[in-house]
Amino acid sequence: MIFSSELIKGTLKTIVLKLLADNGKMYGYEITQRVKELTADRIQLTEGALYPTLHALEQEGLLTTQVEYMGKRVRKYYSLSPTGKTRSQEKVTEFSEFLGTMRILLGLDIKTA
Amino acid sequence: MIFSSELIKGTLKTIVLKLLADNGKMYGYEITQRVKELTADRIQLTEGALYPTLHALEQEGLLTTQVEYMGKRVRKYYSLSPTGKTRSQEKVTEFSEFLGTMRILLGLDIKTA
DNA sequence: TGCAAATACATTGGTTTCTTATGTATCTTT
DNA sequence: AAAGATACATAAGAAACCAATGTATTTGCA
Repeated sequence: MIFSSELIKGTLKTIVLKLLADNGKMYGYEITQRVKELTADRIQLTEGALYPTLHALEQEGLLTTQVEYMGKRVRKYYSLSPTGKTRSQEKVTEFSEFLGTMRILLGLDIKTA
Repeated sequence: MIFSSELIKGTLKTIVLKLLADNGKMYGYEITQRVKELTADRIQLTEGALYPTLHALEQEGLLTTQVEYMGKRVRKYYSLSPTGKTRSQEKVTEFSEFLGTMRILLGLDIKTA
């Protein structure tokens, strides 16, 4: 089952920042594949959503880029700036608290699985 | 701390449907207050978001309405239709699974608090 | 008693964020 | 040689929400 896209709204930046915090540097396509893999295909990032988001995060000063060539094909690696590292933690914390609040609101049990 | 509005995006319908499932019938203003109360002020629904959503859910056939007068002031009560009851459960289940997925993705521990 | 705040509905204009579609190009597998 | 995967990017439009505004009644308090 793929999650309805409205649920994912607002979480994309958080996901990207967290993945970069864990992996040091990643390129766009890699991010889409990693998310697919980690979520068992339930979240599929589209390129039309991801690339503008990466550009926006770079504009905000949270990401730095580094271009590498694999043969003739270009790869644009993204890494967290110092500000980005801080923001990544803040975003994850905020989301975590949001989950707790939503659990209360929706009366969800905590499943240890 | 008030959650950044982008997080709440996509959850509004789920919240509304669940509250109505729990409480039978509620009116708009009551919903905003109940959410404020249940979330310790961390989620504050704006009227500009809530009313269009209620109207949309009604158009979708998930809600039925019933107008009552308190003195001269009107109150519009919303209740779940049979379809709405089913949808409410589906939405809550979907969100619950979404939480699990996000927990994996963001590496969040399960806190029993 | 008069005024502010709370209650209660609603709409409009604008922004953000995502989707769908399209475009370019290279590399791999069959 | 063609299809599919890899890899970037943008543009047009839709969806969902926010901020602001509007109307009107009721309550609390000074």
